[in-house]
Amino acid sequence: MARPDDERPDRISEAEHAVMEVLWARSPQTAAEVCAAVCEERDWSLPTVKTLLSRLVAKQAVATRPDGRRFLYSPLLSRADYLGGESRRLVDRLFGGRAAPLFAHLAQEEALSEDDLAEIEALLKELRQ
Amino acid sequence: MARPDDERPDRISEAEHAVMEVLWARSPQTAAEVCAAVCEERDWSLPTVKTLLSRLVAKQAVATRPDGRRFLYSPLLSRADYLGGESRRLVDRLFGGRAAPLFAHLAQEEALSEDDLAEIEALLKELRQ
DNA sequence: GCTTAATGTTTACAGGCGTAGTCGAATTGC
DNA sequence: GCAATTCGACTACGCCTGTAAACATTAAGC
Repeated sequence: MARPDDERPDRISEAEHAVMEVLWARSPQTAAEVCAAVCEERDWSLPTVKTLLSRLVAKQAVATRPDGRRFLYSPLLSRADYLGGESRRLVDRLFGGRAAPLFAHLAQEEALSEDDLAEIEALLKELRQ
Repeated sequence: MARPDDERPDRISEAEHAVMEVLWARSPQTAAEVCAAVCEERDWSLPTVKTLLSRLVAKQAVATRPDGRRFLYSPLLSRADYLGGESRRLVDRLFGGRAAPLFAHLAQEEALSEDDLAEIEALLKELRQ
């Protein structure tokens, strides 16, 4: 029996996430393009970026399509899914799955801008009706 | 503000966090007590727990006080500081430091219970006045 | 047809993490 | 006093991650 696409979260590391961000911003891209884009923030060599891409492909977070002699990379995992998963992981692990305490902590740290408050208020109103 | 240099966050790993939780719940405790408590969730051997405690001491997240032949361990890092730091890290890394998108994601995932909403609403009201 | 430049694959290596065994000193029971 | 127990410290080891070099292959240019 095949274990088809069984439960395989296969965590994406922080460095890998940086690569995903540039693919989410635009895709598909070649390895060289990804490298150029990602190097605006982190100073990585091309081999490093290629390693990260390979690992992402192995984790099935990125798909490759051959384009002549090279590959074009595009994200398989959506940004929304990634963000959702990570957020939930944090909330589960640290706050027993409840978002309110998280919110309280952010508020306490003054990590909430006036805009944030307004936006959240608006979201709340929407959810409430 | 007498906090000149020596600002070294020194990330606490997930396994270490489990140990911190039992120390936050009650302290001080001996290594054996910590092990008993933590083993209700994760099935670790005593040496494993001791290693984690040592690493936490090295990271200055836990303090030791000798008690006869053994040590009593207590948290140095407060739970609030830890949660605050982790939350902020996530928000910074994934949502450009803005809490509203995080909130939106949690809402979308239906990770917000009715109680959460009520609590957050109350917090908002408090922050707003 | 060769050399070269581009590109993916393999291999490497240090540091952190999860997990745990062993060692040596201190303590307690007899 | 001496053996058994109890601790913390040291050591170990495999996996993952960050970072990158070396290698292989292939398309392109001369």
